[in-house]
Amino acid sequence: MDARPTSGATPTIYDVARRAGVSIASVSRVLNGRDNPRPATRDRVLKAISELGFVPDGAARALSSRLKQVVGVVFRRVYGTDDGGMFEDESESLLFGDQINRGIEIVAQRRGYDLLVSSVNIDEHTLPNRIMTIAGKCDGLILHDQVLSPAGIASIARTVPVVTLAGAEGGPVSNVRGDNATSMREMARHLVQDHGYRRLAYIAGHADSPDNIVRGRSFASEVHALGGECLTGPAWQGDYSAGSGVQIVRGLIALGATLPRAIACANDQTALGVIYALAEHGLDVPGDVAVTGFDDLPFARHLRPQLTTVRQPIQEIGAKAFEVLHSMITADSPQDSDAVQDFVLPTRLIRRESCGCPPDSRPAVWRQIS
Amino acid sequence: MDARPTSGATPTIYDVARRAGVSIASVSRVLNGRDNPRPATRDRVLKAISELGFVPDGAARALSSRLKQVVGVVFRRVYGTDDGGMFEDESESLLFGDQINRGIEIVAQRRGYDLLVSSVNIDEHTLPNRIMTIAGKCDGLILHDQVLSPAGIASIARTVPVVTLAGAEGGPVSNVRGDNATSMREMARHLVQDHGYRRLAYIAGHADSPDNIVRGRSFASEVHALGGECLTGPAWQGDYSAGSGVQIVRGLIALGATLPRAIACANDQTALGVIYALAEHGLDVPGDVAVTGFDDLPFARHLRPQLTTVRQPIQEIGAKAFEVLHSMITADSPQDSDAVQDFVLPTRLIRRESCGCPPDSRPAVWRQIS
DNA sequence: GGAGTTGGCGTAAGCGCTTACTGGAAATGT
DNA sequence: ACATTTCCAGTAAGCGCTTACGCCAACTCC
Repeated sequence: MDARPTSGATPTIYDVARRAGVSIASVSRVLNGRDNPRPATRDRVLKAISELGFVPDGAARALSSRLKQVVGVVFRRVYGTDDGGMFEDESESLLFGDQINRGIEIVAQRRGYDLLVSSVNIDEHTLPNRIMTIAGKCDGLILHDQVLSPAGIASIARTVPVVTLAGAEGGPVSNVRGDNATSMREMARHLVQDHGYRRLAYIAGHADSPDNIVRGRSFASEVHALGGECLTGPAWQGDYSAGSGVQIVRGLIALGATLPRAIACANDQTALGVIYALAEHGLDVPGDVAVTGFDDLPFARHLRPQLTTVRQPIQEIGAKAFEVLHSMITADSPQDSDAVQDFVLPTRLIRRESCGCPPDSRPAVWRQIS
Repeated sequence: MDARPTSGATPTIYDVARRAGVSIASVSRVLNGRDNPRPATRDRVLKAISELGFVPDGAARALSSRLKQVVGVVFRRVYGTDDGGMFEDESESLLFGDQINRGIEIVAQRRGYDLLVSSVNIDEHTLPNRIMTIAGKCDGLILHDQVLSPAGIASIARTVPVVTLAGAEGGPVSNVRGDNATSMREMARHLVQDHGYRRLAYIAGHADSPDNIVRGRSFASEVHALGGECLTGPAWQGDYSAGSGVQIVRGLIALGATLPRAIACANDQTALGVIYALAEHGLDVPGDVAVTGFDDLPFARHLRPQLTTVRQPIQEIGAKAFEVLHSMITADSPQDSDAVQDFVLPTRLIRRESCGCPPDSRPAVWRQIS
């Protein structure tokens, strides 16, 4: 029993205990599903809880049990929020990230964890502070591509378990990503060998994104190896957004450049923009120019033509990242720095129409498993 | 000074204090940017902090200051995660929600708040528990459309500040939504009067979604008022997903039904599916059937034909919701239940091509501001 | 130069939980 | 009937912070 005054504000465990005529320990035991309290006691407690509308305070719980059951997810916000329009079209480039987060969330939930999401602006001068604040609110951090330098990551990994997504191999902490190289090589082979295209191009994503670098490199080298030509250079530098795809194509056409026979894009959204801009100029996809994406976002199959792309197990990547992080969190010993691993999840080439393949006419059953 | 043993694990404020040769109070003051500590002291503390890689514990901070600086965001996850495929295409219906969350996040960040996001499965039997756990981890809750019954909302609002998104007017807590009625009426007028269509249809979203109900009702009644016909009924019941749009059109065509001259969809994603399915059957949009959406997601302008839709200030809706919640959190008095308000943000009809309007040929400058 | 003032900093009391420890009642054994 | 075990439930000690309070040194002022 406790003699604390009845709080006027939100009820605490003391209020519940008093009302149920038990000690706070018993209330806590009921809350945590221990089996000690016998049914009669348990019922009294439960009744008091619902009468008071009691909600146990997560902070107190976390402090006491040394576990917040929260994982932080940090991703990059590209455009500042101060430069005029509060909400630029930035958002369209975040679909992929949102999907990953969904994957993390679903798995996290099974373990009783919730997600603390936070976007950061790369050029924010208070970045280290922001990340610290976030870190303080969770048990571990999942960092999306390009939110922090390797040094920065290493530094905060001293204190909190950290896992990166789509980071470069050999980073300071464990990393989860899709297999970019294999499927981009396959894509190159498909375009060059199966379709016979000889003059291709790769529209890049952020220049400093490891995913983008590997995709571009794998594609170009395979195209070359097969005797094809792969256009490259600043004219082909995009930023993962549909808008950049549109701009690049428009620019090229405005300059009177001869377009390549096929354009492989760093991701689906860029491909969406490219297809749009091509159509704008009366060019047919894939008749005049073949276009491919990467990611296989849900909308890819609803485009006309349906987008040939590489399927990444997006949500699984998120899920895996959480599992890795979770095992670090629950590990008895602090981070074992030799345990740093690079998890690579398989990807798969999805041949649809935008590469020049005929519309899918296989029976539905077959289509589903392919 | 404190005599606590040097912790072997993550450093605490005590470790910092010892190392800097000051008391924990001073460390705390430095951490919180108080101006008491004089420069010399401050520097010693800062040095100790960075040497130790100290990160203040959010839980302890929250417990002590009675503020977590976290807002919870709960949205509905449509498909269970247990029925076979872990990740169904559910995700494609969440774009809208993600955008709202982004709006919340950006504004929240300015006030030092982070977002705790959590999806819930409606038929989860432990729903109240899940919501409680989440509530315990934050200072307030923003609930997306259809995650909890009005009674459920009222119940948890007893304990935590709550704001709903896209809820029905007259709910138990303050609500933020777009103006569905005005713009859907305008859409009806545009389709019937400007284009002269007489036979139209509305493909519904979730039957229990207030947004959907108002959109359908406003559209149908305006069409009728103008002497048009608006098809309705179970055949036109979708669920906000592209897939449902595809299914509905396919079903109708399979039944040999005569399609209406124009189809207004409950949201952009459904429209995407509808356009896709129409194209699949060789039907031209808008030539044979006009199609419109709602939301104006970024991809809407990159479709062929460009989608005529209603622009909702999506991120602003999120931002507003946060602001309302924030003022509830910082209010001295607990929730003033007469202060419940329904915030309606303006929407706007965006005429592009899918309704039958000619491709936009206005100069770019003009296009931007329209 | 002593009394009053100021400002920097340390002490200690919580914040609302979890849980090790402990006491006492009930159940069991002989 | 008494000793022993078992089981419930209560007591109290933290978890790592913030902050009211108060002390002491360094000032100011007549």
